[in-house]
Amino acid sequence: MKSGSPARGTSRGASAADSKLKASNGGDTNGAAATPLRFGPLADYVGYALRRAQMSSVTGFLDAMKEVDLRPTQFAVLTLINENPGVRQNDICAALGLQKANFVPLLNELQRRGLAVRKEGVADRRSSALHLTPAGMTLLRRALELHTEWERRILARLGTRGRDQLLVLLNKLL
Amino acid sequence: MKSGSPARGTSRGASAADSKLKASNGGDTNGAAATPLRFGPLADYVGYALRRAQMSSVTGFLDAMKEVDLRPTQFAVLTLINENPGVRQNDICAALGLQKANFVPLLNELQRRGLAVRKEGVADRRSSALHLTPAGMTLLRRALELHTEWERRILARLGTRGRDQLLVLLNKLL
DNA sequence: TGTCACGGTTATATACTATAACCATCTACT
DNA sequence: AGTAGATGGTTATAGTATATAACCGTGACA
Repeated sequence: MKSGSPARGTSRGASAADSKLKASNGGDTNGAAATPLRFGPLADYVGYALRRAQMSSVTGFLDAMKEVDLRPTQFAVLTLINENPGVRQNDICAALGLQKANFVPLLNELQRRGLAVRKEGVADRRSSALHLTPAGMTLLRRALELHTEWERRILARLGTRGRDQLLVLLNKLL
Repeated sequence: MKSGSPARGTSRGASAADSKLKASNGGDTNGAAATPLRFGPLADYVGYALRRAQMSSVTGFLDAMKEVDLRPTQFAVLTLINENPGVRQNDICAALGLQKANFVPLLNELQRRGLAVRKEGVADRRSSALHLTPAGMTLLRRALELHTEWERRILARLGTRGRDQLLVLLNKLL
């Protein structure tokens, strides 16, 4: 439906770049269908593993959240607005690493759906104070339930300890 | 220059969704600039951590590889072709989770740069057998050097053990 | 021989990200 | 007070990545 799951290499326990640059495969890999490919060093690259994990994560998220129809960024924005009522757009952008220009249509959509609103900034009339509408709060509450359910499935794969380790390791990459 | 690094939450050691849905911030967060935001449960979400780590990884990759001017996908494709000379386009697509339609311009670009070529399939005249050109091999060799250097920097942050743990954990998410 | 599956291509739509220019407002300094 | 520069938000635009459907030539097989 969403994405053909990428096959992954044999991921030996080896440490770093070992099979430097030799083809090391018999003749031309041709003829039979469904050829299993040699991944070479690719199988042990952190960047590549991250990429696949993130793709899988996004499709899992979209699948889990299809009832509320929220994309990852939208969900994050709603969460941040809820946690920081009256927050300015720029702060949300800085927090999530978004471009302020790209935030405009994103928030427009949330506003169109009646989930969030821009109110006039009181101290600074340039800035808009962001708030969730009651509908937005209700939807976010449901989204949090769905998200918790999804993370429970992740936890089943990683274990609580594995998940905490993963978070620590990922944060070291920033 | 590349991307404003997204600030990250306080990431308490707590386990799962705890601070459910209460604003819990004094009044409106307005007035002072550079407001540090409450991230709420977002700080502990695997998907969110993955997203940021992957963004950071991509910019790091592009920075490390700018001498050879290869994007992550291009690098992966060159590696796979090198490891499996004569491979078919569809197999590369399946291996990397790409859409075959999107692979066409990607390979066109590699061919335009003289790094890879489509040769006629011998057994099946529909399929094209992909090969690296000598120039492609030379560039890939240099790219592997640069990539190894980059992964060395990653290793400095994670430690060998941490890196191996990370790979195992990420693979559990697929 | 005719039907169907498959490899590759084209065309197209959507989403995400990035940059530059612009307006209104605020701040700071003279 | 008044001006210069910084800031919040918007618009316009471009490039990249991803997804779908339709199509053509070829191969497999009844």
